[in-house]
Amino acid sequence: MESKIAEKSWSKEFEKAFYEKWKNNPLYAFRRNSDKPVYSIDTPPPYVNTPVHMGHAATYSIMDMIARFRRMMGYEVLFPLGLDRNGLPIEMAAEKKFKTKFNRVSREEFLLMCNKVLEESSAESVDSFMKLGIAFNSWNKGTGLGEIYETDSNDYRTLTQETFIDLYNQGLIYEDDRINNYCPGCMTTIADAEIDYKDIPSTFNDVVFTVKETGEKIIIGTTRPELIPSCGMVIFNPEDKRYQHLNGKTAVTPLFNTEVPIKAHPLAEIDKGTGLVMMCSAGDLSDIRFFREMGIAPIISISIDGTMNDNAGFLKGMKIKDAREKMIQDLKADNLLVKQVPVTHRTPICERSKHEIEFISMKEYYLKQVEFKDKMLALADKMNFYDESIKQIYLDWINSVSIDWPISRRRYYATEVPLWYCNGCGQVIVPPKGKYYKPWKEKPPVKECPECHSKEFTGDTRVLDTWFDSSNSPLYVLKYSRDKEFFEKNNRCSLRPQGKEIIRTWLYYTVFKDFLLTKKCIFKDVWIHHHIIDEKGIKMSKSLGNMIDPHDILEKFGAEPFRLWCAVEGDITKTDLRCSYERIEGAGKTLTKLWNVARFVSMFEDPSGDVKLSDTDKWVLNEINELVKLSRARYEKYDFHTPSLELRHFIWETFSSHYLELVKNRAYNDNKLFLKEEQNGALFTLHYCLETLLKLLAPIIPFATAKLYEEIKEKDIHSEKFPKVADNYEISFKKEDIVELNGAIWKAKKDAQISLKAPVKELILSHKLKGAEKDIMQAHSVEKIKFDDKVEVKV
RNA sequence: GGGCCCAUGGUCUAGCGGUUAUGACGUCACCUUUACAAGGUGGAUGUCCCCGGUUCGAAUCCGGGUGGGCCCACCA
Repeated sequence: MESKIAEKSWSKEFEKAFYEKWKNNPLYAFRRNSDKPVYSIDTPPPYVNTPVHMGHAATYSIMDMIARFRRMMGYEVLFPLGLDRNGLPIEMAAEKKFKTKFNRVSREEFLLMCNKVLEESSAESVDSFMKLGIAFNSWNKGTGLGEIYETDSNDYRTLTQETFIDLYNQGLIYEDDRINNYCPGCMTTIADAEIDYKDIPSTFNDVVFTVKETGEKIIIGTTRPELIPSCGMVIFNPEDKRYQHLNGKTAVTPLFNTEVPIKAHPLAEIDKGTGLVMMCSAGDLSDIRFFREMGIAPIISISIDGTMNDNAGFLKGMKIKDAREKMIQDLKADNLLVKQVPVTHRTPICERSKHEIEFISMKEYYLKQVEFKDKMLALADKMNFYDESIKQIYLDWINSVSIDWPISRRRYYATEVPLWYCNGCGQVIVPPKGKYYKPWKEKPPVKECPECHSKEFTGDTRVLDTWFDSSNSPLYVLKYSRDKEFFEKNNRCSLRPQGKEIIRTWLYYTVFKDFLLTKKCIFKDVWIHHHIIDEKGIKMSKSLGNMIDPHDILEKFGAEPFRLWCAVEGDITKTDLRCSYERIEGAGKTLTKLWNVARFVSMFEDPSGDVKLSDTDKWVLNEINELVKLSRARYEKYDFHTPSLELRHFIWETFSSHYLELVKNRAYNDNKLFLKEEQNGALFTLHYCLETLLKLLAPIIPFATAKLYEEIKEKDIHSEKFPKVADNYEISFKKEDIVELNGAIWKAKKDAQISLKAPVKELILSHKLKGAEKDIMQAHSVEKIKFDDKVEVKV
């Protein structure tokens, strides 16, 4: 007998024809006027100037499983691809490529360099997604529903500016002169979320201060002696017995001879250093909070370019590190430095450029967020977190928010702050919404100032934080303010899939900002993934040389073994997944098995005449029905792991080893030992199980299932409905009974060293299996059969 | 310093109050059995991290350790 399927196994070569077909498949396009319910996914826009890495490959594949499942469940699925092109990474790439700094060339020139970098970043990542079989709505760039969008497009930036204008007009954005995290490398203020910490070796210097009232010499330990001119207070712990007499007195700083109060404050720890701390208005965040608390005017001695300013007296003009050296030398010369101890100091550094953070005062725009903390906590309950345990990270972050969100940046390749200022009276000119504004080079939308009638204006030169852009992604994909009718019907996004590490940024800022704009919780479900790590459990990194490139995987094995591996290997919402070539290749064996199961089944026609099901048929139909039940329930909860393991087990064990072996003879029916309708029972069941199995697997392995379904049914499996749960048949035995019986027979023949085809002289088995008697006799060449309460095989 | 997560044969993993502790990869022996040698059958490999507790009974629940990871944090 000939199988419909000629090829002996699944090959990655089959994939190409499919992704080229899918590229323009209207099945995956988003139909705005469809009457199906909408399921919308706020796909994370990957950064364009780095190729797709293992984490992307795995998580987008799982997102695709989600999208494909929902599509089969009858939803109109909005699954667009976005491309992130804004912000620092592009600027840094441009700086590297053209060996310059953004502030060394004109803004105009620098933006051209950024564009150059972006042009060359090409469509590589888009191509990778296609090869992975991701069924995005569209592969064309555009502004329509479901089309590929770019975060630096005029349309996207227009929306970002619209949200700024709305929030500004609501009075939620204000400009304030405040101490900020400042990165001397990026030359811009950065948000708390952009700070990293690193242990940097430093020196603890014991410096001599004088008590003005008594002339007593007191010793203060500091790692930042150059900040002595910024010292605003000296503190000791209220419990510290050594210093009680200093309370209320005045300390005189060395070399600068400024007078500062001495007070007790719990911030000082008794055991640390000498127990006395000099509080400077530029040390780190704790100092800043302290100054705010105590209401002391900060003395800023570091300027924007990272050098000391007028307040630093004789240190003026020096770089911070030089100033520190100079201070140490001068203190030594005057015998004011009594001890130096090397320490490692946990230092705040810039997440991107790795420079040590300085704290300086600048004018910045802020979006009010502190006053919304309670609302944000309440809103968290409106979202379902997958996995639920991850919610804690989100709540912890909300609870820890202590200052408003600084949203302006002093960089170039980002969305401009859409404001002008009147040169006459300083009046802020807020433009109307609906256009992309570049105030640094454009004229304002008004001819003269409404206040003072001046005709001269200055455009704002700052840009917005990249998270201010990113936080409108669900609004953008749902066409908020672009397609009012659509957004009204779909004003919440079904799913935000994203990484665990950006909960405090992308997730928090999106929920927060979109709440301010829409008064709703923008997401219904949030799917948070952990990471792909190497086979030893270590983070993949270029420097360690343990990277696995998904392009290699695609080259070697194709998308399918990888996609199956993604599902089978573990639940990425609960734990990191360890990745190795070996295990991905191993996952591919299941594809071969599935392929051969399909080849076998397709040797037979799906019967059209009378069908009589034996208990064996009913049993396996119940088994597959349980899989339908499980898959539906778990896929619904974004769990592809549990069903994929069960499906794999079904393919290898339940279906192949047990059912198939039992009914082979009936399916062939060469000796006409079975009635036609009995044979049909096997054929029907074989086809039914295979088709159902393929449909259950279609979201996970879309290529192989499509190929097989096409061969067998001449239809596109991805247009099919997901199988429904049926009623189970009444039968008297369970899987365990079958497994036990077959195992016993195989073992008996093996022990007797006879062929599996050799006859069983006598078989004693449980009454329960009576309904499968004929299948069992034929499968194992049983000559005589008896029913009892035990299993016994005589060969 | 705080929070969260993890610890099961060589490696990875399931189980989450009663199992002869699941499966995968690897490994060993045997076998061409009309879908599949990218196969089949069978085997070996485990103080389920440690110490206590709850319980008739713990890999599973609780407490405390130890080791590892991630995130957060206000230290001079």
